Amino acid sequence: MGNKGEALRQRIVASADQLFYQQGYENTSFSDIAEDVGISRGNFYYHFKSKDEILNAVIDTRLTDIVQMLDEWSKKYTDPKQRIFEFIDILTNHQNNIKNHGCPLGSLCTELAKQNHPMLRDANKMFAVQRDWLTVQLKELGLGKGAKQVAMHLLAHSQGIATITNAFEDQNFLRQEVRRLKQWLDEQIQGQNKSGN
Amino acid sequence: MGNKGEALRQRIVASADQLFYQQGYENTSFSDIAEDVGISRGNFYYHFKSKDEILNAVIDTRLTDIVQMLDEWSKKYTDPKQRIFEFIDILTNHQNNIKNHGCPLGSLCTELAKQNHPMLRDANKMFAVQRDWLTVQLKELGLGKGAKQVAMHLLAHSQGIATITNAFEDQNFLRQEVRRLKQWLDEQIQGQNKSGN
DNA sequence: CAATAATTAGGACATATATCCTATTTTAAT
DNA sequence: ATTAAAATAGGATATATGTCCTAATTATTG
Repeated sequence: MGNKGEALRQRIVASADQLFYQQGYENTSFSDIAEDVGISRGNFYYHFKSKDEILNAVIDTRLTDIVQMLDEWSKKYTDPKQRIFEFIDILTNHQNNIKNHGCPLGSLCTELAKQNHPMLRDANKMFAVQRDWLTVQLKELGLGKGAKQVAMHLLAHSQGIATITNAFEDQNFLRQEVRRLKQWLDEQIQGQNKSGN
Repeated sequence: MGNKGEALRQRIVASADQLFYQQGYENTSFSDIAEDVGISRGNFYYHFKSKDEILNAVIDTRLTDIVQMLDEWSKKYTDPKQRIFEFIDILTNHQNNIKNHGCPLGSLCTELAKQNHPMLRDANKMFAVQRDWLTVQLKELGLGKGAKQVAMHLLAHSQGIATITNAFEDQNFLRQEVRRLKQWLDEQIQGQNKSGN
């Protein structure tokens, strides 16, 4: 099995990943990716026989990357709250990209949903693993039954921040809302035994 | 000036509006719209000389519709809180469409941003008028300086709800979060004089 | 009714793009 | 080193699409 081919394959996926994020999936052509990688279309086609195939590979990589990132945080930080704050800080750390291209996960799902693309159900797994990880953290913080709902709210709020930041091209709003989100989370943790949830 | 032409023009815009929402802007062709209206491409081109022109017309209509909707609520309800609840209920009232196609405003802005389309700045006015209207309502409720921030949060949260509902194709989540959003707004109004904002 | 303007239809054209195919070059295996 | 497999390049093809053009039809106006 070609070792060289595998390396190129990964370069192609990385390129496609970037371009899909910056320009959108449909709006990115085989030629775009091939040119970005510096290979011919024919060679590209040797590695990926269809556009769905490269999309599938991109989603897989993103999913793997997300899981790895979450795992690292689980190891690196003992405090679940700190872990969640790390999650929220993704927004701040990528504010410039978000301003220009929105959220990579959200904007991809939005596009796939619009085209009724069957791979939406693979793409939204990227959200699902985050939701599940957040739920675990929140349960450790004492939120019982409500943990999953709060996790979903965290996802939704993050998405909203990304969409509006992107629409208004306004990073200030992002920072403002991140502050609000952290504050909200604090309250959520503080009041966790108010209603015995 | 042709009266007949104006009527057809409006039918075209209405069709484009729908199709842009359901399939996305780039993914909708002249032929798609012409076919949907029941006219020839040539005739279509007589009314709209470019794709940007029809996009512009769609954004204009949406903007007009939004302003009209907000004006009506301002007249129909005297209680600003009820007005805002009406705004939030858009989500519930369109839950099936949102599940399938997301938010018409948000998904359009996301697409335009991704293509670096200059008309993004026109499209986000659809959000801006909502933000301003919400700000007015919130000020009437006693939120002073914080009104605009709360208005923006309302927009962002709504967007997040739409994006996640769409990504997971899950209307239950929408209803859940709408409840949460209304509750949050209540608290916001209740505690409006806590910090004297 | 005549003539001018508005409207409509449908074809022409250039371009872009996903996909396929074949020839050539590079790498790996015996 | 020779041979088989892997990798790469670049052209061919079919299709879609935005845009343009011209001829025909309909509506309007004097």
